[in-house]
Amino acid sequence: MSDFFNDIYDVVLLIPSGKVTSYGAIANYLGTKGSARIVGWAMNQVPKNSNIPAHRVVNRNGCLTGRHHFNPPEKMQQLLENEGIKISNHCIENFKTCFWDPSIELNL
DNA sequence: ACGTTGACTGGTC
DNA sequence: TGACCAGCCAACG
Repeated sequence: MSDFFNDIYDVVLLIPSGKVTSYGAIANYLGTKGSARIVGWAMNQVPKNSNIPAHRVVNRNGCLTGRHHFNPPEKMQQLLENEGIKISNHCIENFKTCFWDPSIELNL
């Protein structure tokens, strides 16, 4: 487990309920802008027993691209809707509204 | 050690 | 508007 993953998990855990962020935002917060793919890998490698809200992490379009990695996949959208986030066609409607940028919110 | 893939992003065509 | 390329890092065969 690289420190990178640890940092990613830490940031994801800091995402407040009802908010979402993007892979690029996390990567940017960690200082590795081009490493957005690593964030996706981290989500894929996230332990099931962990309380990491991976459902709050979406791509830059606000689409639930990683929903297929959930169990069941529809659970991701369900969780987001449960937090007050509007989902349409597996994409966040008010993505810009509920977007949570760690590099800004954490005032880094 | 090397090549491929992956829940990405930004830019160009 | 949709498709493709390059960049980035880590894991896997």
